[in-house]
Amino acid sequence: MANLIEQAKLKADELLRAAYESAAAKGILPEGAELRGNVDIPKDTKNGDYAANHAMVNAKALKSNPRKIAEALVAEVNTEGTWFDAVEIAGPGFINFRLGKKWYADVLESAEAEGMDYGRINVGNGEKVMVEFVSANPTGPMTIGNARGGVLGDTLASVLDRAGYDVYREFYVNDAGNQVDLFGKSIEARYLQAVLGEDAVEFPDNGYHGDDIKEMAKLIVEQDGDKWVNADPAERQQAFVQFGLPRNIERMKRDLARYRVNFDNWFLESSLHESGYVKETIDLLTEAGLTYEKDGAVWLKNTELGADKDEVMRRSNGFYTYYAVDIAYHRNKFVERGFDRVIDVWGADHHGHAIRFGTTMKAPCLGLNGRNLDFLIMQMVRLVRGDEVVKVSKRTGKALTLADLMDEIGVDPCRFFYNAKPDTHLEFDLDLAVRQDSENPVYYVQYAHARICSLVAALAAEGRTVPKMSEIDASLLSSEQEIDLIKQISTLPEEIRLAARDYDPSRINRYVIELAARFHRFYNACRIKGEEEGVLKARLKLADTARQVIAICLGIIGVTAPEKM
RNA sequence: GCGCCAAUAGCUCAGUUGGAUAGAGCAACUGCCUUCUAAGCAGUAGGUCGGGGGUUCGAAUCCCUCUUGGCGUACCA
Repeated sequence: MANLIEQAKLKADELLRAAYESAAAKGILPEGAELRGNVDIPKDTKNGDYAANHAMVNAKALKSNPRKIAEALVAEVNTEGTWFDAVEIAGPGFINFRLGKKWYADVLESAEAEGMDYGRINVGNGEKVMVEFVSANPTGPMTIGNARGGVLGDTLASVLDRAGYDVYREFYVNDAGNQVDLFGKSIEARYLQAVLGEDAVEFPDNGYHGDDIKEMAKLIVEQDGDKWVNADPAERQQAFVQFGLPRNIERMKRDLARYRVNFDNWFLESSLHESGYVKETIDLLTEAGLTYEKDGAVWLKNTELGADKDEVMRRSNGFYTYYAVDIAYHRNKFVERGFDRVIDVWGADHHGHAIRFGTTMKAPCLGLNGRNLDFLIMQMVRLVRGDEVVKVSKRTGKALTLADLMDEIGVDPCRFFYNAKPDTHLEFDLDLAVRQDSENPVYYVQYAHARICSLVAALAAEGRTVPKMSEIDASLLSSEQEIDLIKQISTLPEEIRLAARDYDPSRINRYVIELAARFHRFYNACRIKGEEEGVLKARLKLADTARQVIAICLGIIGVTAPEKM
């Protein structure tokens, strides 16, 4: 649970405040000011491990120039008994703190004590948070369009879990409404074509053209023959939907499980209709005076709530819109199931909707009472194979499926590459992802892990095991490469905090790539086997700690940590 | 038209919410394996941070404006 970075920052700030009080008491600095400022980790830690800007920020309040203030403060700073062993002034007035040996030993100590729980922090306080993601239409197989959301949602959930939230993963199954009607009609058309001949019926305009629909019809023919030819169309369509949907849902579950995404719950949209919950929810809005009728439809006064346009809740044909159902669904998440926070992972094509919808959900009558509905909006993916753009079209049925993608490039690169910064467009190069060489960062990281495993195994063959902290002298780890590696290890808890705060799970990718890089540098510069006893033990301990942290990160991302490559 | 997201090295991207000389990886070039995995390491080169204003001790970062690209702006989901 220890976030040593955070503690060190607080300590530095505390030391400066104490120094100010002391300087003010002696009349060196004017009294009565509140010393403001931030302690940060500078890009280049050559000048110090933590940099404080207090002297510059308070220049006006203390009526002096930054360097003079810094000098006055530093003269009063007492680092005795802290992790710091030096405090210096640099540049325009930065006050730099340098970490000492105790810090490095404490970092390794805490990684050992916490084991695979290292990097677990408690900013979440057990808050109940639902991450809803993928939620693809069950009218066909999972496509690569769902690949990014699957990874981002799952990894974000893992990050939040590590940050101390009580996390719940949910898939919303749109098993009702227009898309499903169309699904039934599409199967129906394929069925009739299969039994009566290609030209017997016309395929619906917006129908699903995919081969999976034809296969579904074929299965029905095999099972029922021509029994449905003269049936009532509505009944027939309904029967085909009931035949097709569960099969598709099972298939999605299989594909997602292979993708290492497992949900706590698959929530059926139909349950909201059957229980009358949609109607009840829209009635609440009506009772609050937030709806009106126009052209035979029921509208939500969303502009009154602050949105840029009103929305249809119930169409003139009597059916509720997806928007209305979504309101009911989200009310259910908060009011019925008690989540404190809900994060929906949506594609950029839903951005406008997310903004309007967020506004709607603030309506007091829906009972959220200020609880958080957040959106993680991810930008589009451009899939390329070298120079060639891979076209994705669901309508024509030529979409590349998630299963195809996993077959082609494997799950590890898939998860690693799709876990990119959510708010930027992603260019995904299939040629690169499938390459097993140094151009591919997945292997770079996995290789570091495998390298350490084989090193540990080689030493085990000589009868050596990884020592405990109590058996080593951590002060022997003093080269630049060793220190840099420990510093990177020390920032995992901080990285988790930031990834959770920003809903940016891709930070873990960058973190672990840097960790692997620092390990490789260490490995090249510092031999272990055959070194003097004390050094060997200390370095072996450091290498194994790096292995442990790489494994933790890969676990969060959902990528395997191989012992051999 | 209006709204949202973006624009940083030849390519793909970071940049810790305003800090020190803007960083990686790949591609290019030069070195390093009879010693723990060379899927690695060390080094060289590469920049008007889309353009222009502004804010201040200090701007890739904040504000205004323009340009370019993506996505919205359905009685589809």
